Amino acid sequence: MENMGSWEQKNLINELTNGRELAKQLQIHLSVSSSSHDARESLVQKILTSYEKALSLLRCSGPVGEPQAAAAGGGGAVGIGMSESPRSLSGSPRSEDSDKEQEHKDGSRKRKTLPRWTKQVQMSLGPGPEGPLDDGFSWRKYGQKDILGAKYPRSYYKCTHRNAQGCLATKQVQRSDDDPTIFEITYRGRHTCTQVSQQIPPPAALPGNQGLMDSKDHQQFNLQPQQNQQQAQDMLLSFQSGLRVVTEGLDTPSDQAFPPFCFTSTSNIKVEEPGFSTSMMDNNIVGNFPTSFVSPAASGSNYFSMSSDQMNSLGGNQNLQAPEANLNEIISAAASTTNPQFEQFPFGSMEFDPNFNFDHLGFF
DNA sequence: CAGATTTGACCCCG
DNA sequence: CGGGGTCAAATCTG
Repeated sequence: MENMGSWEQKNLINELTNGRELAKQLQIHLSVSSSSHDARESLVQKILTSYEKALSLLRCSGPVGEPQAAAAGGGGAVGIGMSESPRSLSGSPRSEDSDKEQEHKDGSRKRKTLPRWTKQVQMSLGPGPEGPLDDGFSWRKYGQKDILGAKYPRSYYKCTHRNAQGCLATKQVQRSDDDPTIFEITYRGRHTCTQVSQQIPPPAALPGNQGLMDSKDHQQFNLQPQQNQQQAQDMLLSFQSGLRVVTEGLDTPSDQAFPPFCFTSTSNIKVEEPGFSTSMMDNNIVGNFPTSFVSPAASGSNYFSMSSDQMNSLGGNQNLQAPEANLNEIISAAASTTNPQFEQFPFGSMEFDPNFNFDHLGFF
């Protein structure tokens, strides 16, 4: 994308370079029998982190699928936070305040337009009933509701930085009535808060091991890695256990990419979008997706070695139902964290710059 | 005391 | 009209 900031580009390159270096290190480690498992794992995680960051950069740099922001026109491409009205600062406390600024449109409410995706997490045990639901972001609970037909109430969370930075991300946590150990977490909106990548550009690629996640204090540089470490772990976790992620109700117009897909090959993906029939997704998108849609993310995702064949083997060609049913076993292990990777930039939609074709980087 | 949670009421939308 | 989502005052907690 042309509106990618220069430092972002640098950043991206740094990350990719970093990842490559790390991969090399890993390669060495693999060839050395004395290499410890921990060291290898550490490297893997760093690699994942690196690529995750790169992907994030790619996604966030484009006119991301943020309908409001995009619709807002030339105003502040990135500064979504600015457009958020603090609500209740002045004026009527309720109704037509917070929304209208972004809506500038009648019927369409944020409620409808915000993209959302759902994942189901099972925690067979765990310290607390919901303690494990930490996904790396700081959420603040703002409501709880009894849902008709559901045994358990639904909890509503919003990003802690909502006021400070106008981060619109929210999530709902609903415990399954069938299996109380299963939590269905619906995410909405993306995080625009700083814990993503809008930080000061990292100094440089640090090919070496950056201290084994000891100092978590310096958010500048550690926040992201820290975040990603979790992600990496989580990704690994989801690989093993088949975390199930259901994406639905993307608000992005059809000309947008389907970013959430990028990552979700770890599990079942279901996208439901108004105007986009589910069956269509099941029958077509899923089938084509690995080759056409996944553009940057999947083709470049190291952690998704899952090929289209595999995707298809999951039943992608026919429909998603069958595999979904089969894979119904979600995380059985203690899922201390859920897949935060999507929160980062779930909706990156950007054309993939050929120059950035990951395939040419020859990683792995 | 600041920030998080609880909780009842309000509002949107189907 | 009612269900679901959100707000915000009250309350709790570290």
